[in-house]
Amino acid sequence: MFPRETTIHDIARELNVSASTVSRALKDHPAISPKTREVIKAKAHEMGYRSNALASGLRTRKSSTLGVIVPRLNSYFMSTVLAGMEKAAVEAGYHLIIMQSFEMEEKEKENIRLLFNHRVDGLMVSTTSPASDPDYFEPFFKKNIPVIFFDRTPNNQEKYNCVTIDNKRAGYQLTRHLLKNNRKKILHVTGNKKIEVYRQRLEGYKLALHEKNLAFDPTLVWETGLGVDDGKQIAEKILKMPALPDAIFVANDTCAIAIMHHLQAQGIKIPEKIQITGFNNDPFSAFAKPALTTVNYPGEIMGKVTANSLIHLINTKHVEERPFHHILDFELLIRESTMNQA
Amino acid sequence: MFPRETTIHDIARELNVSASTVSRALKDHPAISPKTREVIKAKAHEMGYRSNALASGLRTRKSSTLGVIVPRLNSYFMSTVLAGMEKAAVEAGYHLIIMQSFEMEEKEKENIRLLFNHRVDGLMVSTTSPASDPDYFEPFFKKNIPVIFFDRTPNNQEKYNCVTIDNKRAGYQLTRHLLKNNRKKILHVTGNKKIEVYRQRLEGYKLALHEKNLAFDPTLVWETGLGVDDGKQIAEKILKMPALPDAIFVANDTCAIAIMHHLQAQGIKIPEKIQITGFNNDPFSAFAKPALTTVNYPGEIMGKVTANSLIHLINTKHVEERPFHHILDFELLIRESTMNQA
DNA sequence: TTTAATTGTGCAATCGATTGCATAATTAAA
DNA sequence: TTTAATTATGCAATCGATTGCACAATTAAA
Repeated sequence: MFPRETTIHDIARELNVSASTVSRALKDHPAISPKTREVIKAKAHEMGYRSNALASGLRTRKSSTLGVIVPRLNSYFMSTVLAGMEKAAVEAGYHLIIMQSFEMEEKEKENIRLLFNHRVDGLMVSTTSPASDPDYFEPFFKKNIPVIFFDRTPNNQEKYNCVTIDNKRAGYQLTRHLLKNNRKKILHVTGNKKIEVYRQRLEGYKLALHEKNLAFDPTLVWETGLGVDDGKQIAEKILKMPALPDAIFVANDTCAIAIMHHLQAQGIKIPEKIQITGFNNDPFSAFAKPALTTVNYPGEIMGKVTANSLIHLINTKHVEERPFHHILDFELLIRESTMNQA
Repeated sequence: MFPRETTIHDIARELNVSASTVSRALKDHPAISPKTREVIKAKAHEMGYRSNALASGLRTRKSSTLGVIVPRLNSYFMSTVLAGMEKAAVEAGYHLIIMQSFEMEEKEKENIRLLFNHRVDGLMVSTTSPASDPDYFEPFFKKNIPVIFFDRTPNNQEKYNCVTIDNKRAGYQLTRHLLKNNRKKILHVTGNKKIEVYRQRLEGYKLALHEKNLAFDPTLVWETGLGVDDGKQIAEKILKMPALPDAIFVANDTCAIAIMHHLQAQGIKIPEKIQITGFNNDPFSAFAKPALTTVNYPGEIMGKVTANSLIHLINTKHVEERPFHHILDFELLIRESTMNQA
């Protein structure tokens, strides 16, 4: 019904050369004379030839494809990371197969399986697994297919290739900033504490308190989903506290803005009564009223660095002696939501 | 150095059966007896067998992969669409290869070429081409590989499979709403007018004016990049107008919020002096001060519908008689930014 | 017991590109 | 003119899974 695919054999037949010659000519193999090469390329173009990546991948054991697994696609931060990855990958001749784990370990396992079957040349994962040593990456390790964790890493970071920011330091700096503003009772609204990113931010929070000789109060650390809806509930819960906190360090902007919104709706003045910080520097946080203090989290760069590192690992066949850990710069953005009044 | 891959031949050898039997057993082919099937499956598992998608794809001419091309990955709306697509695709046994065109036709062409070579089973495109009939999709059409355009379609929508919302109607309703609020001079800030989405919204805007017997003033339609930075420039340009508009219909939320922010910074009261609407219902638009009137644009559903339609086309081999056009529901969200004061 | 029908397996070709090795063609050197 | 060196091309096996067809084995029917 539809015309059969043009293959190198068809081109070879037309020109009375062998398929090998065509194959070599098309990829500028030096053993083919420039004259032949041009003739073949012209013919290939004329016949509308398109190389078959499956066939070539099968033979060379390379798919030119990189696997990516993220908890969810639909967040501004994540899409920024992916944008950086895609760009870097394409520039190096690779494609991205992107999958979501929906924060479920089972899903992540299944994704790993599928990506392995698809013979991706490397893997980039923002893991959802709370395990310090998730075991289901073994097939990749055994076959020496490089794996890099970005943003969300396994607990045991020394054992894996990682690209992150220094979450502990960021959490420390944010908290210290609030303390300098003379805030005494800082609520920390965070995500699943088993996840390394959040654990580290919490560590930073504790460190800052400790430095000021303030006791750490575990009841001031609230674990949530960090979504918009969670924000509303948290605001309500805050309003029911016998004594309000005078500052809140929220582990992402989305939730911080939602909390702020609902507190304001109940007449709480921000930053006068309660100061608030977020985390991520989502595009809107600068336009919130008051503008939100946050940490600028370099998504695009993170994506780019991760992809480039992965491609580097793929190209250097030899096994690297030890895992690396790229720690990217972040930036504290102090804005109105944490400014002491004059 | 690394152990060779386990193949169906290895399993066959171990069990003294043929590779055909193994192949059939693993995919529950009815011709294989249940007993044999179980034995083979157990062995496969024991030997850590992973099927090779490249080999099977080569043979069956199916990659189980869908190509996606979007202008940019890093927008909240787009990542929502992709989330919906990914979910639907995985549920049906497909993977997504996602590429960005960066709003450049050349890039889009190149992406098409690459995805064709990768033998994707179908293609979903939010096109960047302003042509009414982009020609570089031909290879797909010729081979009867299904292509669906979502959100941004070619101008000539009747000729292609499309999934969109009714942008004209949405534009019409927003404008009519502003007119009902007794606004007379409505500025329309839009994207590239060659792009169908924006063209249609503009048509809706015109229609609403026409219905009220108001003359359409082309100098009140401003074409921009719709980014955060554009917002600032537009705000400045507005402030320099001899007579300010009393309403602004911006073609996306991001830019609308940026404009609003900068106008407010210059003391313009919103909505009293100027009413503003956006488009997209980005998560923060509800938290803007004042909350932003906008159109709820069902990204996740759009992604899901597009992917499911594509998979349907793939599965029904026969050529559909005519292209389809799914028009998804949208919803006008009237919020404070366009409320007349009591 | 023989024949027919049913069920389960295997053979071998196929998908399309790649590549080590052998050979043919050309050029340079003797 | 002969030999050696260089350059260009072809042969055929290979990557791993799939599948039409033939055939063997088993069961049912005559």
